Order: sequence, then C-alpha cells, then structure tokens
Amino acid sequence: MPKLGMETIRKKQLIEATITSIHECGFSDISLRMISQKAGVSTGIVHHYFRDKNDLLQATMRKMLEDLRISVLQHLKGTLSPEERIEALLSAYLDPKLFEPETVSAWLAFWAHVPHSDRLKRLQHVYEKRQMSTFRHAFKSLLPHEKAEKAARGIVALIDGLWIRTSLQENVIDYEQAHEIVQQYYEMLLYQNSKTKLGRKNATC
Amino acid sequence: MPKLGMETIRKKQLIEATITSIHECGFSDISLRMISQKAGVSTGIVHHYFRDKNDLLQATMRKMLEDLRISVLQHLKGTLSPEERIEALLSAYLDPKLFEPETVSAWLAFWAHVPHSDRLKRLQHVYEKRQMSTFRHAFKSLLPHEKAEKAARGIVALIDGLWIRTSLQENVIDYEQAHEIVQQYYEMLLYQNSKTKLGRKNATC
Amino acid sequence: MPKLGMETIRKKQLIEATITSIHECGFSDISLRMISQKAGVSTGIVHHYFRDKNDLLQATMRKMLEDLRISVLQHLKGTLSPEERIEALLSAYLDPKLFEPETVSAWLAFWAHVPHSDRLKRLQHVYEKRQMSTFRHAFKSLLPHEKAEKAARGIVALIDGLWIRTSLQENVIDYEQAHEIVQQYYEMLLYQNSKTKLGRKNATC
Amino acid sequence: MPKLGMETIRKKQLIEATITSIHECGFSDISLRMISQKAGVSTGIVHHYFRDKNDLLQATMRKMLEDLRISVLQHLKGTLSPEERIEALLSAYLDPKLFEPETVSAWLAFWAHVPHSDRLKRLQHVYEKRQMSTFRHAFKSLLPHEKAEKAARGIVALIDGLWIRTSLQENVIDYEQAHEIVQQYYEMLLYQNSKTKLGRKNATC
DNA sequence: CATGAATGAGTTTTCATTCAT
DNA sequence: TATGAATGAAAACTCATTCAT
Repeated sequence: MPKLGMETIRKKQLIEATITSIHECGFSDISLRMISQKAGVSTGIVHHYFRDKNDLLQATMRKMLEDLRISVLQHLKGTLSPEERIEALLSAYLDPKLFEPETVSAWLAFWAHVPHSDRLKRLQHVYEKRQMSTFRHAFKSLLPHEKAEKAARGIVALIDGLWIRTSLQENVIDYEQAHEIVQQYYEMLLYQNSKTKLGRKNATC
Repeated sequence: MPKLGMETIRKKQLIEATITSIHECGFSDISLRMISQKAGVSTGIVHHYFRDKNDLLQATMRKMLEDLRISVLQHLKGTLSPEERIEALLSAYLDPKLFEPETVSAWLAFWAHVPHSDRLKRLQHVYEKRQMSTFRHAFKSLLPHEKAEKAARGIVALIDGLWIRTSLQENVIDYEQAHEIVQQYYEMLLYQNSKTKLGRKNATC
Repeated sequence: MPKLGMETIRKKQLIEATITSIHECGFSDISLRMISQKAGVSTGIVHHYFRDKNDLLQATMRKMLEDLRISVLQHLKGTLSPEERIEALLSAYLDPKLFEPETVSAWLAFWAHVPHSDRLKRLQHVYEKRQMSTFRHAFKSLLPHEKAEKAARGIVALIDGLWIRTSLQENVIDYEQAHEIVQQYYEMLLYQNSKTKLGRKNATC
Repeated sequence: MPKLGMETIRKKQLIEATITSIHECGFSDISLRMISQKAGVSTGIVHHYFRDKNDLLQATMRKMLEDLRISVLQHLKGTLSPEERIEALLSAYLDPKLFEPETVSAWLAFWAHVPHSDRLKRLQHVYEKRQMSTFRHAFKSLLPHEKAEKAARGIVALIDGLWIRTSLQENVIDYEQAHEIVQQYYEMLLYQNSKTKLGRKNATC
C-alpha cells in the first residue's frame, strides 16, 4: 500500500507554492515547473493531484477565500450586538495577516483573473455575496435600509482599496493607518445617522 | 491638424488592441499574435514600433495613465476654491468612461502586474504620488494636516475599491451609487471636522 | 473446473480491457492508466503480470489469434471431404462474432501495428501461414495446384477486405451479405474449374 | 515581403514526411519532432501551417485519398463502355505505385484510425461512397441490379484485402498475382451472369 | 498481491523574436 | 514600412515505469 493521506499534504504544499510563486513572479509568469520546484516535488506530480494548471489556480483561490471565511467566522464568534459584529468584521478584514504583501499580491492577481474564468467568477461571486450580506445585515440594525446597503458597499470597497495600495506601494503601507481610516468611516456612518435621526425627532416636535 | 505619421497611427492601434485584448483574455493570456490580429496588422510590425512585448505593455499603461491625467486636468480647469477642486477631482475619477468594464479590466490587470515590473512600478508610483498630492493639497485647506492625509488616502482607496467591484461583478455596478458613496464620504469628512471644531468651541465657553 | 489463480484472472481482465480500449480509443491513444481503470485494477498491477506495455499488447494479439485458431478448429471438427472443410473454414472466418466492431477494430489496429513490431510480425506470420495452408490444402483437392494457391490467396484477401469495411462503415455491414459474397466467390472458383475441365473434355472429344 | 508560396511547399513537405514517418514507425509512434526533422524544418513550423497534429494527419489522409481519386480519374479518361471502365478502375486500384509498402502502410494506419476520428470517418465515407458508386454504376450495365451491388462490394473488398496482405507479408507480395486474382474474380462475375442468363433463356423455352 | 504516489523523459503546443523579402 | 516565414526555447501535459508500503 502506498503512503496514505499524501493527497491532502501535497495539495496544500502545491497551493502554498502557488501563492508564493504568484507573489514572486506575478500571475502571468508562473510556470508549473517553478511551482513544483518550490514545493520540492516533480512536475508530474501536479497533474497527479490537479486536473491541469487552471485547476490548481482555482484550488488556490478557493483556499484563500476559505481561509478568509474561516478567519471571519472566528472573529464573529461570540458577538451579539450589531456593533460588536461590525467591529469583529472590521478586525477580520483588517487583520495584519491579510495585509502581508504576499497575500495581497495573490488576491490582486486573482481579482485581475476573475473576469476571464467562469469558475473563478462563480467562486468570487459566492464569497462576495456572503461578505456583503454579513455587512448589510449588521448595518440594517443600525441604519435605515437604503443607508445600510450603501454603507456596506462603501466599507467593503474601502477595505479593498486599502488592500490594493498595500500591493502597489513600495514602502509597505501602515496597516494601522488603514485600520484608522476604516474605523473613522464606520463611525462617521453611524454618527451621521444619529444626527439625522435627532434632527428628525426635533422636526417632529 | 498635422497629418499623423505612420508611427503615431500604428502605436495607437497597437495600444488600443492591447487594452481590448487584456479585457478579453486577461493579462496572462494575451499574445502578440492576438494583439496584432486585433490591430489588423502583421505580427512582425510590433517590433518595428516597440522594442519588445514589455515595451508595448508599458506604453499601454503609460497611455492609460496619461489619459487619466489629462482627464483630471480638464476637470480641474477653472477651479479656484478647494471645495471646487475636490468636487472636480471626484468627477474626474468617477467619470463613467473610467467605469467601463474594458478600462477597469485593463487597470486591474496592470495593478496586478505592477509589483513584478520595475518600469510599471515607477510609472504607477509617479501617478499615485501626483494623485495623492492633488487630493492632499486640496484637503489641507479644509482639514487639519493629519486629517487631510488620512482623508486623501481614504478617498483614493474608496475610489479604487469601487472600481474593482465593477470588474468583479457580473451585473455592472451602479456607477451612480458609487458616486453617491464617495460623495457621502467626502461630505462626512468635512462635516465631522466642522462639528469637532464647533464642539471644541462650545467646550471652551 | 480448477480454481483459477489470480494470474489467470488478472491477465484475462487486462487483455479484455485492452481490446475494449483499442476499440474505443484506437491503438495510438490507449494508456495503461485507461486499461487498468477499465479492468478495475490499479496502474501498478499491469507490471505484475506483464513485463511492460508491449508485452501486454503482444499477449492481447496472441489471445485474439488463439481464439480465432480455436474457433476454426471447432468448425473443422468432424469434417472429412475438402468441400466440407472449406465450408467449415468459411463459417469460421465469417462467424458473426468475428464481425463485431469491437473485434474488427482490434484486428485492424494490430494489422496496422504489425509492420513495426518484430514480435507481432512473427505472430501474424505464423497465423497467416497456418490459415493459408489450411485453405490451400483444401483447395488442392478441388483445383489444380496453381489455381489452388490463387484461390486461397483470393479468398483470404476477400475475407479480410470484408472485415475492414465493417470497421470503416458507419452503418454496420450486412454480414449476411459478406457471407454471400464469399460463398459466391467460392462457388465460382469451383464452377469455373469444372467448366474448364468440362470444356477441355469436350475439346478432346 | 516574405517568400511567397511557401505554404504549398511546406504543407507538401510535411505531409510527405508524415507518410514516410508512419511507414517507418507506425501511426502510434510518430512525433511531430520526427516529422519535422524528416521534413528538414523546425518543430514550430508544423503549427504554422497546421492547427495541430490531428490537422496534419487529416491533411495527410486527404492527400492520399485525393491522389487516389485523381489517379482513378486519369485511368477512366476516355473510357466509354462499361467493360472499359471496369478494366480502367482495376488498373487504377491495382497500380503498382499503390502497392508500394510505404503507401500501403500509411493506408492501413489510417484505416485503423478512422473509427476514432469523426473527420477521418467523414473523409473516408465520402471517398468510399464515390468508389462504390463508380463500380456499381459500371456493373449495372453488365449485371442485374442486385448482382451489381454485390459485385461492387466484392471487388473493392478483394482489392483492400490484397492491399493488406502487402503490408503484412515479409516478402513483398507479387502484385502481378494480385492483379490476376482480381481479374479472374471480375471475369467470373461476368461469366457467371451470362451463364445464368443463358440458363434462364433455356428455362423459358 | 495490490496500491497509487512519484518520477522524469518525452510529447504537443505556444510564443516572442528574428529576418529575408 | 510591412509581411509572414521560420526558429528555438519554454510551456503544459502525458505516460510508462518504479517503488515504498
């Protein structure tokens, strides 16, 4: 009998080698030879565990999305109030780990590739809907409906934008500052609302 | 109008074919054959007008950055007050033309490639510094210095993030809503400041 | 019946899987992976029972030739007169079983490969000599020697040609018609002879 | 301007190299490297003129079929009576050139591959129908309809079968003998008919 | 006996680039 | 200027074969 459980190990190895390779050379310049060398295995092995290059790339994206999802769930664990949940979401999406250039590189590469792969499009779509609905849902307890939608859209866009800059800037972005910017956006959204409600209350008197 | 030389015409043709190709196939899957076919010329022609493939890609990015720069300058023309200038900048960066999927695709592809090309890095860096300094400068007349920096960072990140979603979403994003989100962010930044100043004044009474 | 050892069982499985694979994909596109999957065993198993791929292919051809030989012997059993023997041979070589597309496919594939494998060449040679000599011998009792040789050659060629058409034609050949054609050829050979002899006799009168 | 008319020359070179390669190594063992080497060009050139390997193989078969068709037409030129036409067809299909082992090898390889390629199936089908209808048509002037059909089937099968033996036999077949065999079959078909008709006439008296 | 993990050579294919015309 | 023929290196992918378990 051959060694058991190799599949899980090898797939993980290869996916991690893929992420590193994308960071180092860019999505358009990675080759299976490079990936398998980095993983310390032969080229043939890739096709033993993945149908083809695309399959490996999809698995890599799925892994990144899944890691993110799990991280978010862990941050959300034990939260009760909407405020707590949003704070948790912000911590999750602003985790320093996610701002490591290697990770951001890979994300950016995948985003750029999404429009050209139906599978990636589907994956990205599912995760994006989940992300949006988590934010939207939390905001709906704090803001009127139409504002909740806009707030959710704004906050995920802001986070994505800050991520990108991390990848594009020479000197690694101060991720603390990124956090402050998002935090401030969040607080302004809430304050602006309370102010409005107050105004309305006064108006009704 | 002066008669354009072949060089100008061919370069433009090729750069436009490159943008379209990137949109259609993704940065990693374009070939010179594809580009020259789309431009309606022979494969060999590319090397008459560009040193190599990389040169063409850089020229393409330079063209995109230049178009953006010119568009921004035109929007800024005639503006006087900081408020006017910021409104103009927002109009420039939220121009529907810039939200066309083809354009966003190309931008996203270039962003993803920036970390792996020194030339692109330099181009991107120049553009980014210019963009940031324009925003920062305008904000500095309206906000205290440390807030201006953060505001500028926030607003460009928000714009980039909204762009990305355009590229990633199946159903084209409501670019009107993008505008509203940015506009609201901008207004909140200003209001928050005035409120703070007001609060402080009251406190001193 | 003696209990079959694993070896016998496995070899049979693999040889049958090989024939099916050749029929389905063609000689040039079969892989050991495909064959072992079709046989329901692991890839490694092939090398337990066969030296290498070529060995398996030779064994497969040997099996087909052997099946044919046995079938011919069974048809010949109990025959006495040359006429009976030839009728029996025709029945044997025109057995519907041999006209099944799967079988013909495999035969055709092997024929095409014969010129490039010394082992196959030898196998084919032995079989062909046996076939020819059986026919020739039977014909020699019915026809003058030089005619017997030609008759044998003609009849085996005719049979092979009809086989081929089975493999090449979309709509399965009417094997009944094939039988009639061969039968007619056979009868004409005999009649032509008797007529000639008769003619000669008449001439001598 | 590049050299003109290269396409025709290169395609011919490559197709001929393919035929030779098939003869030398067998259909399952030819590689594009081998073919291009034999043609004296680089490997890349193959994909300049043919979509892929399959495309080259199809072109090769098409060329062989086309050569055969032209040869047949030339043999038929100027023939008037059905007898003349059939004699011409036999000469065409029994041309010594067609019995060269290299040619027969290639034909056999293609026949073996036909069942696994829709394109080849279509090609083969068209040519076969043409061949059959030419023979059938000629025979219909000489034999009753149902006999003409069988005669045509028989004669093409006989020819194919004789071809095959050429490829399978060590010592090159005496193609003269092949000719005699076919000629004899043809004559017997005609004689048998005249005899039958005669018999019928007698019967009606 | 049997597995399937692993290898590495070999195959098809793509592609940027050069060059004669 | 422009063509597209030609190259050769490198890519993705396949596969027979070996081997530890």
